[in-house]
Amino acid sequence: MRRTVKATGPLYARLAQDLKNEIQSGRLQPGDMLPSEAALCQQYGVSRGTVVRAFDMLLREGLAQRRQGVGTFVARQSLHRKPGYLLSFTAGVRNQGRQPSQQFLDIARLARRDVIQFGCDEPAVILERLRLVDGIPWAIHKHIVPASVAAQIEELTIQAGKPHARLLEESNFSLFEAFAEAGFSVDHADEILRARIAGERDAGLLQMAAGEAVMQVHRKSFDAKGRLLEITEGVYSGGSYTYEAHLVSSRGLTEVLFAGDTPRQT
Amino acid sequence: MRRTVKATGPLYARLAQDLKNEIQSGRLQPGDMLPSEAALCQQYGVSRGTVVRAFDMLLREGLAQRRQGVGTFVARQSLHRKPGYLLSFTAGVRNQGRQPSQQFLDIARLARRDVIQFGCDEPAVILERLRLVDGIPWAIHKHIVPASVAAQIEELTIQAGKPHARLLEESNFSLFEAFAEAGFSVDHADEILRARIAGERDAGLLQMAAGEAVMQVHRKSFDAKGRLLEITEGVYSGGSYTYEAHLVSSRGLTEVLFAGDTPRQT
DNA sequence: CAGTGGTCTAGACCACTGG
DNA sequence: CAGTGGTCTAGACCACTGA
Repeated sequence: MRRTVKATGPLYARLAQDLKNEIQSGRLQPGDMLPSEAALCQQYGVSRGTVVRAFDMLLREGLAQRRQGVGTFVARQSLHRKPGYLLSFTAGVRNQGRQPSQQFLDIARLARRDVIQFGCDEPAVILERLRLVDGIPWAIHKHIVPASVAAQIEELTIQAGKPHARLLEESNFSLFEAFAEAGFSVDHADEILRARIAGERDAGLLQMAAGEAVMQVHRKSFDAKGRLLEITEGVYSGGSYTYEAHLVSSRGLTEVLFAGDTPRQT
Repeated sequence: MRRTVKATGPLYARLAQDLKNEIQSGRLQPGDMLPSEAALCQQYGVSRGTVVRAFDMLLREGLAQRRQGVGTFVARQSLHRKPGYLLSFTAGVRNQGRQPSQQFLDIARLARRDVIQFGCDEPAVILERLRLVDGIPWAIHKHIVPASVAAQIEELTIQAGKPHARLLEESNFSLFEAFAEAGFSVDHADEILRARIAGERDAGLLQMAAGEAVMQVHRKSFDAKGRLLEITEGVYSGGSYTYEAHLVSSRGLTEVLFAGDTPRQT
């Protein structure tokens, strides 16, 4: 009975992680058949239902495809398949083998009346950063974090009207990691994408001509109890950002889907 | 043992559909608790695993949220939750209580060399339509359908250089329905979104000013065997189209997501 | 505490695929 | 035909929540 490296979490998740490692390391190539359910049941000493749930995770991430009567295969084009981007710009960019950095633009407190329009019903902290990839301006990120949440994150505190020192120094402060360290975990999020014309400020920061198109991404993240954790507004130059989604029709009906977002070089 | 209207497909899908009907009809309001797993097991005479799978479908569509120790609840903001849009513009618009229509723009045969760049390795038929909502131009849809697939769909045949009559007459021809009738079923699709500036032709058709932003959606659909069924390119005015995604973190790890796309009035 | 969902098992029967 | 995935059952134990 083989056991896995990661000793935490549900069995199906560990099994899925093992398989993901096989794929992402290249030991399993696109088009290769994954071990059959029966084989994995034996190897891991688990029941078939557990293996099926693990495969379901891979399916929903677009890493695998199943064909009844044939087998489960590593999906083609398994590149750029890291979802959850806005929250972990840092990790996402690193995963593509490129170098993320950032420039601090602004941090401020906002009164309740200024954020209530966003669905945030308490005062909040707003943080604005320019995100760069390999030194090239890539996106402008505005994060609105409710005061009660921001209070738990040292970097988001404002002392005597001045931003926290680490925020200015660290070129790789990750809000996502800060959330995790403070014990906040994102349960679900809503995202809305729009195309619009770059304003002068956007264009200047992103080093593009005013009048070009940008993609605007608006995101609200919640924890398991439905408490708002943060609102992020991202602005990306239209040419350098694409949103890529992989849609899978559920076996039952026609709809259920999966999507991952990822910026790419054009 | 209560039975459901729809007598086809897996049990969990029928159960999920029943619950969806309860929600979409308004009999269950956002925030309401759904029946517990135990209750549904009894009502429908199914095992718990089946109920769990049905709930999973609702979760992935963003229609419900579960909280351990508490219950399963109808999600807030369960509006605009119809995914799979590009394929069924017609149905999607109707679901929002508005009136879809279309204007035929063009249909033509393309040689293999003209479509191979799109990943289609045989001659294809290209169909171009202007889609309208309540009579207002909404999108330009270009569909590239491989010849072997198009041959099975009467409306996509070209006789003596002329489009099929029904294509010109029917203001609600649905490519999605035609696929289904011809026995083609979409298994998965990839979608890429970009922001760009409207060209003159785009702007004219969509009745917007040249130089405004548009959202360009590129989509490739495949059947279960990985055969390319169609490529769709959609162009939407930036103001009137938004792409809305609902992301759900999987219970196991941090990533797995769900997304639905939906156009909205701005 | 009772009730909820989260996970897991060890079977079962079926539908589909390919040789 | 043997092997695959698709579905389903009838249990089990646990973790979490709220009263």
